[in-house]
Amino acid sequence: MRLSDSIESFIKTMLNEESTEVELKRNELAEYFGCAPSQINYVLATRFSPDHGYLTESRRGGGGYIRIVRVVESGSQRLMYLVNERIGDSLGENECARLISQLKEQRIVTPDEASLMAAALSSRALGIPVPDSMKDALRARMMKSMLMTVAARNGK
Amino acid sequence: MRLSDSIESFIKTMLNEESTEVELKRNELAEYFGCAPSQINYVLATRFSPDHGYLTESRRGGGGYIRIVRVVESGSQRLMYLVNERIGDSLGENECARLISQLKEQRIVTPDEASLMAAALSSRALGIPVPDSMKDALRARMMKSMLMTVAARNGK
DNA sequence: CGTCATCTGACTTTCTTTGACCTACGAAGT
DNA sequence: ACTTCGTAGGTCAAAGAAAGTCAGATGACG
Repeated sequence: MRLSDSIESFIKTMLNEESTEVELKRNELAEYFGCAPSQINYVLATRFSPDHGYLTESRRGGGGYIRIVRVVESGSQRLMYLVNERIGDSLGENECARLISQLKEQRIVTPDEASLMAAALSSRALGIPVPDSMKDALRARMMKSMLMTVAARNGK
Repeated sequence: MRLSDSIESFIKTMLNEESTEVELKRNELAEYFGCAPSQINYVLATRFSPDHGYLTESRRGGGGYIRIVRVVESGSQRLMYLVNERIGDSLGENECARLISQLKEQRIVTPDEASLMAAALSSRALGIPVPDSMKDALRARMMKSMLMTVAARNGK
């Protein structure tokens, strides 16, 4: 098992129990997992970014800390943000996958819908026939189109 | 016996025992068969493609893996028919819409899923960025990809 | 022999982990 | 107040670990 994954799930467990907010000591955590402290930053950057639905703040010096907050947003807020701001006219594959899995975690779409979306937008699906430069543009349009559909459904 | 065939049946055995899903390490498998790692990709591409009823996903880097999911029972002809014969490698917009509404009628997908699919495949989503000749090819691939996903869900 | 399927190896891309160095904060001394 | 020092977190680049790609070699089979 990947170290990063262990750290990720460790933090998520804390977030589930103590709900919506955790505070931790970077060095202690690194010590606990027997890794470099900067590893913690890596995990935060790759798994607790705003795209993943989290905010982090921290403080250095004596008594320093890192605080992680799980953002709670209504479904339609999130969808509007994604459609109008977050997704411009280009959306990379990994970014796309991340957004979809976050929508799933926040229960804005069902797991089945999430896999359907992922299937439609996977590079395998967009695969051969489209020149590379266009894939991201295409993904952005399709993603927005699907999100609007979800929004319409949720609205009615 | 051909190497590819050995690898193929090795994987299929795993899929029969541990049922419907395997995770493997490309390098280990290549080591085991004493071949180049890229040989594994060849086998995946030629024998475990979606057209054959399988989905694959993978991850690079430390702790990377390849996961193969068997989606279609070798008996289930209906879906393979859709995937291989009916759709082929080109799917026009009207035909596509017809197909989706059929799937809905037959309760293979929910109404919500149907609209999601329609949204992804609408000409508006595929709109400007893609040269006309490619749209149908694209639709075909996306449709198949989504169908496979639906099949994966219905199978379990 | 010609063609299609199979194999290989060199090169690329992506993800993870570590370590060296940097910056900020607080408290203790002057 | 001002300096200094110890404690924490931040940054970044380089090394490491897998998997992906693709052109060309090799082989099987009509």
